[in-house]
Amino acid sequence: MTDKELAELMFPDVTHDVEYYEKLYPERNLPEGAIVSRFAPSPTGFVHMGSLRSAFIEQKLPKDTNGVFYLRIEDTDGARTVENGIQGIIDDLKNFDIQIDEGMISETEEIGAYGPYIQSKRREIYRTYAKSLVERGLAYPCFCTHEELDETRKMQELNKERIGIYGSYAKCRFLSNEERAERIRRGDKFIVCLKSPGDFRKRISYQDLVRGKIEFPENDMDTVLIKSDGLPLYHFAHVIDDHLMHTTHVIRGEEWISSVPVHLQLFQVLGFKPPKYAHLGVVMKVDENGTRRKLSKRKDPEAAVSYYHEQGIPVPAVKLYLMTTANSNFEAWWDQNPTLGIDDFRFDFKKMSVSGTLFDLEKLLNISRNYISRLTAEEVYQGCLTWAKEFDHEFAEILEKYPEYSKAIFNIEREQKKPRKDYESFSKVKSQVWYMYDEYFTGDLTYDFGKIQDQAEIAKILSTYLDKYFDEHDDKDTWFEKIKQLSTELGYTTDMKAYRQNPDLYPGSVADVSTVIRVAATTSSMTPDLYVLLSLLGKERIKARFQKFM
RNA sequence: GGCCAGUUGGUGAAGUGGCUUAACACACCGCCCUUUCACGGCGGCAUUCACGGGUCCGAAUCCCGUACUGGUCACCA
Repeated sequence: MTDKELAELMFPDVTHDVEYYEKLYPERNLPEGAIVSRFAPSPTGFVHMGSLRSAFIEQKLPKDTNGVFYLRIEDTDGARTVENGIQGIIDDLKNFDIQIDEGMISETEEIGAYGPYIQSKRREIYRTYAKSLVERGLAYPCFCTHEELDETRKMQELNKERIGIYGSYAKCRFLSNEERAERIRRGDKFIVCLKSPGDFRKRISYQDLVRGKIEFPENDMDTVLIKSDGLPLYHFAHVIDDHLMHTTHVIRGEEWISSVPVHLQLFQVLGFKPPKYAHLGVVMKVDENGTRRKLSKRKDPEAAVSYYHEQGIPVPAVKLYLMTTANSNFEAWWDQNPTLGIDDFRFDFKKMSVSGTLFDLEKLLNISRNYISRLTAEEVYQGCLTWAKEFDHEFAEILEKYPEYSKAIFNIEREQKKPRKDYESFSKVKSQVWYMYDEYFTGDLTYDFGKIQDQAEIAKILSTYLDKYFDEHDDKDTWFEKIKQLSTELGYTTDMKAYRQNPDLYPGSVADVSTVIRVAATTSSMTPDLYVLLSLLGKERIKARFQKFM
């Protein structure tokens, strides 16, 4: 029996041939140097920070080179896919403003000419190529059961041999086509394995875009191509898909490095040109015991990209952070080109760290704080409102009720060379500005007046200020002059230098008087510029708030 | 255990044989500025690049070995 006849027997469902698909998915018509890359997740739940980081880099390269970025869903393992998993991925990408040129755009729809972009719908394609390998004697059916395979593994372990299906351990490799045909006709279950042409004693090498030259022994394992459910294993699907979709750059986690010899061999056996590979270090985290480990979906809330959405950390800030972890020279560049953005920066694999990056939430928040400080008050308002509409309806209502007042609050100490960095995220804004809204300034409020604790004294300061010195039309200098006069009148010094040197000589200073006014107006001793604050609050509100102590 | 990779301060890192008495950023600590908090300014924070050996006039940078860390060795991706 010929290999061709065997192939027919193994794949009665295959109707097309390899040429059909090669014609169906012609070379892409792209400019010189254009990069085609893809994000290829399994629909196993939400997108992980590490995956988002890859997706970000994967879309950055085509963007830099007028290439193509596409989304491919790898769902060949039915056991792992979850309900609405695809939509979850699409939503996460959308939330992070990562746009795809081709691929899945909903659970069932897709765009682009190189689809289907979901592997479960590409079954016949994989099987066509598997069939062609059988026809050429480069693959064969294997009838071994899990139990048999476990047996050989145990034996190999016992003998301290390399584990796997190779050489004489590839039992089904040595069956005759007649035996194979008979077992298939008998209805025996089978998988399709590669008849590996590799020699473990020979070495191969490839150039990894982030790690440089890597050398391995050649692959000599008869890896599984098609599982007994008829669907391909990752290795086979990767090679077929990235060839047919004309991917130029495969960017993925470092857990794939050791599969490169298999993949290269598959490309070779199929006569395909392999893509360039870039293997990214994993994103790590230091846990409670001080040891490093992979950022975990289960244990670390910050691993879920939805976390940043919920926290109201602006998407560009997260991207900025990812960029700093991806290219070490980015931060300096961004510092020198403050008006430019990530899109103007050219990503370079050479500037990428090889070892696993430690995820630093502190650093991310710092970047976010800087980012928000560069926004206009209008943008902060919009950002807050968008966030609040989803996560804090009460605050959203208030923001919508007082748009101009709110923007004025967000504008405090903003339009200056070095703006205040009060907000690390939109979810934290309320905790900084709540006291500006009467809606929140009710109930049991706690005040700490600092040095001056005496209730009568506080009342005296507040009433004197209101009666003699408060005028909402004063400019800042006049206002502060009056605060000084008030302090002097009540026996507090305005000479801060002298006061700092000998605090015991005075009952207090203008700083303490200011604190009383500040705390009475806001409850907080840590606020932005008091003059602006009072101007915004306005006479009526100030009076009402002071009344409590008078 | 085999194979592959990594190891520069609290963190991310720059660094590819002399320009390094190891950049920069975050964090931390001091001081200054200051009506509070921030912001900002100045300064501190690795005599040393996991360890041991070698090559060289000269090594964080090249070579060898050891240790440690991570990845992988599924009909999972």
